[in-house]
Amino acid sequence: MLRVRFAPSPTGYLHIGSARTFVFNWLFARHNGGTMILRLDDTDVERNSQESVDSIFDGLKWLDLGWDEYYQQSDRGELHRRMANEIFAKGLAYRDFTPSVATDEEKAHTGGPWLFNADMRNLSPEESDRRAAVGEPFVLRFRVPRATRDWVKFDDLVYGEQSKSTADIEDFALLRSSGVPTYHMASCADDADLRISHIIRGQDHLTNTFKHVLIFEALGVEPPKFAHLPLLIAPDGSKLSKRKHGPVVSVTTYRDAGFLPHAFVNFVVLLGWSPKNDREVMTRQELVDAFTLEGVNRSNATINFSDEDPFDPKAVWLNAEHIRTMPVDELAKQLEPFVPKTDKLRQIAPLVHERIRLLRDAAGIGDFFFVDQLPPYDVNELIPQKGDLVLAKKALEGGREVLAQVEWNHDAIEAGLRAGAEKLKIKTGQMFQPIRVAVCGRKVAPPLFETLVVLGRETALDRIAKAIELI
RNA sequence: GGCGCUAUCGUCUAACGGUUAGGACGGAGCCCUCUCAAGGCUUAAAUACGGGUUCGAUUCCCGUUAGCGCUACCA
Repeated sequence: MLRVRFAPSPTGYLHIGSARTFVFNWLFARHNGGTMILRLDDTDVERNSQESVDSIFDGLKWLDLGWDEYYQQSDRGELHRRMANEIFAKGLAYRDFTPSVATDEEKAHTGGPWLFNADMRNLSPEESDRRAAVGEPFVLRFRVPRATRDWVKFDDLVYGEQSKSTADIEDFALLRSSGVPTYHMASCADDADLRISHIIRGQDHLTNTFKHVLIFEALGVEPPKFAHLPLLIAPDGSKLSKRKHGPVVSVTTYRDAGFLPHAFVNFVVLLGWSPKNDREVMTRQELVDAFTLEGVNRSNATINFSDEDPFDPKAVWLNAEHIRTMPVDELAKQLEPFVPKTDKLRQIAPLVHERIRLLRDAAGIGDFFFVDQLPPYDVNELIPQKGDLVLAKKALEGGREVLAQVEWNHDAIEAGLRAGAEKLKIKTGQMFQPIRVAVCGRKVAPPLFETLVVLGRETALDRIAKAIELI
C-alpha cells in the first residue's frame, strides 16, 4: 500500500514551498491510488502557534485537494519516547549531559565537523544511570556507528544514489533535555508507525536523510523510499523568507489576490516538474494522470517576482488561462468576494471573463458597473481619434438620440449606432469612443454594446447627457 | 571551515551521445478589431568556464567557478 505524508510544522503561515510539497505528495498519491496523510509536526513547543495551525489549514483548504488521514505529533509523544528508548536500550544511543550550547559563536567551529563529546559518548552505563537518576538533564544522542560501518546509503528517487561517510555525520539528538523528541526522532518514529512508503519533501532534508536512515535501521524497520524536491528560491537566489521577501511567500497572498486554487496548483507543480510534452495548462485530472517522480528535476526553481509585481508572470498567465476556460456561472460565483455587491454580476461576468488575469482585477475593469455616479474624468477624454470636442458632442448627441429609441439589445444597439454614425458622416470609431468614455468614464473598457445592455438604457442616457453637459 | 546537492534563453523547462538546441511566460513587431482583452503570425534571447573520453558531447568523467542545503537539544 502506497502511503505518503505532508508534515508541516506550525511555526508560520503556509509557505508557497510547503504548498508545493503538499501538491507533489498529493499528486503522487492520487496518481498511484495511494493514501495522502496530513501530519502536523508540532514538536517544537517553543515556536508553535495556533495562528500558524489555522493558517496552514486555511491554505490547504483553499488548495482544495484534501487528504485521507490526519495526525498531529503532539498527540504521539508517547510513541516517540518509546521508540527513542528502544534505541537507547539497544545501546544505539547515549545520554549527553553537556549543558546546551546557546550561542552561534559557541557552536562555530573550524576544520572538521563536530561529531560528539568523547567523555559523554564513552560514559559508563553506571555513571550515566547514576547521573540520570539524580535528575541531571541530558540530551539523548544517536551513537553513529563510525567504527563498524563506513557509509550510509540510500537511493533517492529524484537525486539518485546518495552516500555519506559516517565520519561526516555527528551524533545527533533524539530527545531534548526536556524529554521532548527532536524532529528527527519524532518524524522517523511516525513515518515508521504510520507505515509511510514514500517520503517526498524538500531538498533541504537531503542530508538529514542519512540520519533518518540510521534511525529506521536502529528501529529495525525498512526505510521508506525517499524523493527530494528541488527548492523554490527568490529571484536573488536566496531562499524565500517572510522577513526578506514579505507576503509573496504565503499562499494566502495568492488567494486574496484572486488566484484560482487550481491555477496556483498548476503553477507550483511546473516548478521543478515537467510532463515533458510541452503541456502547461492542465486540469487537475490531467495533472494526476501525468504526474510521475521521473518528471521531477534536480535544480532549484526561481519564483520570478519583483517589488513592482509580487507574482510570477507565468502564474498570472496560468490564472488567466484557467479563468478563461471556466464557465461564466462559475466565474460569477468566484467573483463575488472581489467586487462590490450587485445583482448584475452574472451579466458582468462575461464582459470581464477574458479581460482579467486575477479575480480582483474585475473590480477595476468593471468599476463603472458598480457605481451610480461616475467619478470625474477629463473632458478631453471624450475626444475621438482625429476629432475635437465639437465632434465629440455631435457623436454623443447623435448617439443619445439613437439609444433613446432603439430596441435594448446588443444587435439593435450596434445597428442603430452604426447607422447613426453614417448619418452624421463620421467614422464608427468616432461615434463609439465618446460614448464609451461617457458611460465608462475612460477609454479602455469592455466592448461597448454589451456594456450598454448591462448598464441599462436609463443609466446610459443619463451618463451621456452628463458628458454632453461637460462639453 | 566540513559534508552534500545543483548548473540550457531574463524566468519555468524539453532534448536514447548525432536536432537549424524545442516549447511556454515575459519582451519586440505585424494582423484582426468599436477601445481593451483574447486570438493568429513573425522575431530577439541559452547549453557557466577549462580539461578529458568519443568519429561526435547540452548529454559521460575530472577540475574551476557560482548558487543552494545541512552542519552540538529548529523543522
